[in-house]
Parts: sequence; C-alpha cells; structure tokens
Amino acid sequence: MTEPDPADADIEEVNPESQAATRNLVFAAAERLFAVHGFQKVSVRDITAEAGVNLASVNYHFGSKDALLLEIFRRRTAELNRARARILHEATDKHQGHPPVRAILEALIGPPVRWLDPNGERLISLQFIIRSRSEGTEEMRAALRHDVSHLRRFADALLAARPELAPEDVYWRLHFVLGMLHNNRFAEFDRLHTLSEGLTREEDFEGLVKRMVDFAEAGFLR
Amino acid sequence: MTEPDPADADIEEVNPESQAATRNLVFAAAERLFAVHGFQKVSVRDITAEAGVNLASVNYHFGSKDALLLEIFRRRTAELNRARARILHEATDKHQGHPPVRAILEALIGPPVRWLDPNGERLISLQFIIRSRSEGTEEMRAALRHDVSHLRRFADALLAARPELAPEDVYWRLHFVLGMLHNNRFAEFDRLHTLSEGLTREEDFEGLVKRMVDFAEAGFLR
DNA sequence: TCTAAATCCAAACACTCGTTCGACCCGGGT
DNA sequence: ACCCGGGTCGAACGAGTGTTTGGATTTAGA
Repeated sequence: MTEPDPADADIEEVNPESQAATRNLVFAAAERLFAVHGFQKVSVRDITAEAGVNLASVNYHFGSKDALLLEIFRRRTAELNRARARILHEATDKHQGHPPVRAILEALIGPPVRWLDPNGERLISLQFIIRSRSEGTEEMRAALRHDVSHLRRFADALLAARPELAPEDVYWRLHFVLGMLHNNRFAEFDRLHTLSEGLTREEDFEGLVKRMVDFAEAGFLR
Repeated sequence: MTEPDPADADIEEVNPESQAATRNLVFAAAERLFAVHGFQKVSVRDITAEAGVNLASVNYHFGSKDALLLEIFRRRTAELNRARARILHEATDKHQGHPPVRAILEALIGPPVRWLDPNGERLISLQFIIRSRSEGTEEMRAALRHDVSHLRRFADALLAARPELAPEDVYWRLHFVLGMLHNNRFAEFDRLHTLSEGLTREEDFEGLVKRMVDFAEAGFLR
C-alpha cells in the first residue's frame, strides 16, 4: 500500500503559471476529455495527445491516471462547495441567522446551475463533477462521503427553517433536490429538448435557477 | 402510435429454460455485474466466470459484449415502460380520459421506485437501467432518444391536466421529476443515510413513492 | 443407430491499456 | 568549467482487453 499522500498540501502550493506549463496543459485537457467522454473511455494517450505533450507527462506530474482524476475532482468540488457556502453564509447574515427555505435552496441550486452557462468557463468542470458521481474511483467515493460535512450546513439550515417537519422528511426532500441537480447532463437536456420539440432551451440560466428553486420550494413548503 | 419494436417479439420467443441455459446464465450474470460495478469495469471474462461458462459464450450467443449490453438494456427498459404505461392507462380509464396530476405522477414514479425493493428481483434491473443512462453505448443513447415516444404520453397527460400552465413549464418540471428518479442509486442512498445519521431508511417503498409523489405534485400544483 | 447441426471448449490472436525505464536537454549554483 | 537535477522524450514492458478459431462434444431428427 502506498500511503504518503501529499495531495492535501499540493493545492495551496500551486503557483499560478510560473512553472509547470505542461502540468496545466495536462490538467485542462484531461478535465475536458473526461467531462465529455467519460473516465473509462479516455486513455492517457488521448489526454497527452490533446495537450500536445509527451505520454509520460501524466505519470511524472501526477503519479498516475487515477491520481490526476482525483486532483481534478478535489479542486472542482472544493470550488463548488466554496461558492455554495459563500451564498449560504450571506443569506444567514441577512436573515439574522435563520434564512428562509428559499434562500437556502438558492445557495444550493444557484452555483451549479449558473456553471451550466456555456459562455462561462465552468460548464466543463460541472460536467466533470456530475460524471464523477457515477463513474468515480473508489477513492473519489470516499471523498464523496467526506463531502457530507458540506451538506450538513444545508441540512441543518433547512431543519431550522422548517422545525414543524419531521427531520426525515427534510432529509428526503433534500435528497430529491440533489437528484434534480445531478440530472443536468448533456444527454438529459437533449432528451428534454426533443421531447418539448425545441420549446425548452437553457439559454437563460437565471431563469432556470428560478424554475428549479420554485419547484423545490413548493415541495418544501407543502 | 408505437412501432412494431422487434424487442417485444424476442421476449415471447424465449423458452423458459428448455434450451439455451448458458445464454440465460450469461444474461443474468452480466446484468448483475454491470449493475453493481459499471459497464466499462466489467470484462467478458468476469461475466463468464460469474456465470460458470466458457469465455466464448458471450460472442457465440450475443455476438459481442456491446450487443449483450444492448439486449439487456432493451428488455429492461421495455418492461419498465410497459409497467408505467399500464398504470397510466388504468388511471386514464378511471378518470374519463383526463387523469389528475397526482395519478400521472404515480404512474411515472411508482414502478421504478417499487423496483428498488431488495426483496423483489427488480433492484438489479433498475440499477442497470439507471447506470445505462450515463455510461451507455452510442447505440443505447440512440435508443434513449427513441424512448421519448414513451414519455410523450406522460407529457401530453400533464399538459392536459394543467392547461393553464405554459407548456415549457410543464416540460421543465417533468425534467425535474425524472432527475429525482434517476438519482436513486446505491451511492446516493448511502450518502443520504450518513447525512441523516440513519434516520432515513428505504424499507417502506410505498411510503417512498408517496414521499416523491407528494414532493413532485407540490411542484406541479404551484 | 447414424448423421448433421448446434453448442461448448481451450487456446491463441491482435490489439490497447497504464506505467516504467534510460537516455537526453538545459539552465543555474558551487 | 563542472555537474547536477528537474523536465522531456522515445521506446518498451507486462498485464488485460474483446474477439476468433478449429476441433471436441453434445444434442436432435430420421
């Protein structure tokens, strides 16, 4: 078993782009290919060819293909969690420590849906995160259980906002909302568009946030 | 309305266990391994070892690994669609051709959630279907677009039940409900249980159906 | 019982995969 | 000048992949 694992300290020590240009090239190419084609279908040779670097670069800079995958996963989920926590924190301040259900749901739903905007640079990262939920390595699922500590704040806030509900009801409904979010894949949107015959288009992402928050809020206020 | 669909004829021609015993062994082993470990992580050798048959059996009876995958997918989705359509049909008869939102949602949500019962024999098939949505072959995604013809009836029924809503609103909310359903994976339940510290348990599946229908109905009646 | 088709089996084929190795290049410090 | 170490490179290794093959074996029909 290899157990040194210096991965934690690495994130903070990443210099912007002073050195290790090929490292960033590999990181970006891998994230894009993984997000579009899936983890198992993308080989190390695909990544290095896309990045225009040597085949051995992946193992030299990241140790292994799985370690590269894990590093992308950790960075992107940390960013998403930070964006969510910031909005929840602001809502908590604004409402004297007890934000209403709608504000909590906006903090949960807003960031990942805004990342769907193809004009931004976050769409690929979001697709990567969603894909890692079903295709991830064993290490990544272990990290997903640690991610529960992040959901804890949202669950507690919802429990406080709806004290008359049985806690299990709150947990189940939170589970439903997360399901709505994780379903925002390319293929699912395509099916929706063909089903509605082009009537639905996800151009207006603030409007989509409102749609989802409306739907989820109704389920919570019932 | 619906096309001949060659998959249906296949099912009827399958003699229970008179002939082709190894074919059924391969089918069952493959479905189980694919559902648990994912499509790419399971090799033909894993399947034949699990089934206790020769390595060449997969290619002899099904042509290729992908063809085996596609046949499992077609049979299980056809079964799920038939169960849903039957309940929707009954509800349509009972309500003189215009079932309310709740009855439509029960026909959509009921069957897949009831399949989650580990006491039944459907849990593996459902996990297979859910997994095929994100890891499927190119042929399977083509079949998923054809599956829109099945959702058509549910979309039309919902449009008729809520004529005062803009059609795009109905389509989006149907998309949200499908997201809730496709999120019912092993890993997601595990996370929910650790988050709620064992408070939520999916033992009572009729209760879970009611929970989901309640949540979805609230979003539609808003 | 004999024959021919269907099925099974061990072995091999022709890849692709992630990873490793040893030689090189090149800029900076003693 | 030396060399030394991080970085790059082509090449190869060993393991694992889906599929094919040709002969044995079983099965079904006359």
